[in-house]
Amino acid sequence: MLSRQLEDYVKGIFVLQGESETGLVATSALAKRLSVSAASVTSMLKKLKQMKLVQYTPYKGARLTQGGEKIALEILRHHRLLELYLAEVVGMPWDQVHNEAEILEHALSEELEAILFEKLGRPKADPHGDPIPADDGTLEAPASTALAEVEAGTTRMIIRVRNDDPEVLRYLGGLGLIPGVKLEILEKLPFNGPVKIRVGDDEHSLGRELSQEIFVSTPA
Amino acid sequence: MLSRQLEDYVKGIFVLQGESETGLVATSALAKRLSVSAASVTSMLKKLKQMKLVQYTPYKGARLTQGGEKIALEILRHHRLLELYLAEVVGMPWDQVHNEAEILEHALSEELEAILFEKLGRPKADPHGDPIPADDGTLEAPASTALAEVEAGTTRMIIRVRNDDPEVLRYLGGLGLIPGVKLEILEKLPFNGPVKIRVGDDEHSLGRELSQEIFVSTPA
DNA sequence: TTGAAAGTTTAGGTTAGCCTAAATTCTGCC
DNA sequence: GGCAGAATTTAGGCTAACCTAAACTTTCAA
Repeated sequence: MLSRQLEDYVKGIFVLQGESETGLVATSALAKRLSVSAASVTSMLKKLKQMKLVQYTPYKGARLTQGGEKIALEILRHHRLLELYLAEVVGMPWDQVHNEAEILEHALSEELEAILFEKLGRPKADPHGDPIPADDGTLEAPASTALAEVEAGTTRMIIRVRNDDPEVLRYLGGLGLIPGVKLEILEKLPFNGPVKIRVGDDEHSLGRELSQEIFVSTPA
Repeated sequence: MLSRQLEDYVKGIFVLQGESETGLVATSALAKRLSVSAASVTSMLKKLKQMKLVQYTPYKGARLTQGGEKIALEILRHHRLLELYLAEVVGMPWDQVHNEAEILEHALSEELEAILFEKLGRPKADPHGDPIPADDGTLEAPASTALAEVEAGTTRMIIRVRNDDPEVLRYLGGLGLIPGVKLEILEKLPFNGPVKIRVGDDEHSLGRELSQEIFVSTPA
């Protein structure tokens, strides 16, 4: 069993690795994510390397080993199952579940995890559309495209909203932009201008940045 | 917010205080409960005293202050609400909920606590019959008598089972001895012998020790 | 190509929580 | 009342996780 903070480092590396071009995570990026000094990250990376959970080359960055990735996926599974449970069963608003799960994930036993998984009907994704890793440590994400990449004139379904900020989520939820919802891309204004969409009978404009965090289905 | 371990110290003092004659908790008793050396307890007691959460006189023992008691009751409320939720809603066996709640209690936010409390219908007791402190930090336990003290020939209802050991709980649960159940005290054998009882159509013998941990209603 | 800025690591230090061993205080029995 | 043994505290040390400041690499723009 890893300590709470080691778990946070491993999870952080996994997530940042997914966002990075090279698959390498910079010390500073991790430091920022964990609200910790860069020096602390360096020494923790050395420890994680000792434990064979990361490959780490000084000044170059870090990347999870297979073992590290397995652990990251277990933690992510806890996190996402909890998010889904809190939203679906407990009835907590979708913008709040992330922060709650962030703490509970470290306290969830394997037994309780298994019960929740079954109660939820062996789900594949959490309320934000993030895929839930299987208990054998495999992760399969449905194909999707950032809304920003989709051409105007098509209709797609929202698969995933990749943002944890409660304010952003409340805003999007208010517009009805949550996974499972269908929307039509009306127009993409030039010079990185907003994307115009229709959801049900409502039309909305969405800044480019946001439209890069909303992922929609690929055409059938 | 207290650290996880400080919370455990405060809760431990509260519980042991309840079991003690004098209302004072000995260093060694706390050390045993927390699986920690006596020396560690001494230094933590000094810290808790600094924080005005305990009254502590070296060599004499410790007792919670009002402030300390308030915190203990908050933690106990978390613990017992979680036990009840896990048993009632999640469907976890009653002998397992204690250990699960032991960890989760430190990770439960006030928001989630409030939601669970409402979902459970503002409950007054957990699956073991332990009373759930109110959110204003008051605790009212229904009147009850240890089974060992009840005279033969009467019928009573089980109010509370004061034991955390999963093996014991599984055994008692197997006999149907859980809070809410009615039983008849048939006979108390001499020399601290067993207590004979009837539960429904079944008759059982219970050792004296166990019969001191089962609390039943006082006569109406 | 080089040097300043940005990024990273090293050095040295802090705090929380734990430990063992030694010193102290308390308790109960003769 | 005194003393042995039990209980407790003190002394000294350890590890995990953090920090700041200084030293070192890397990067990239002139």
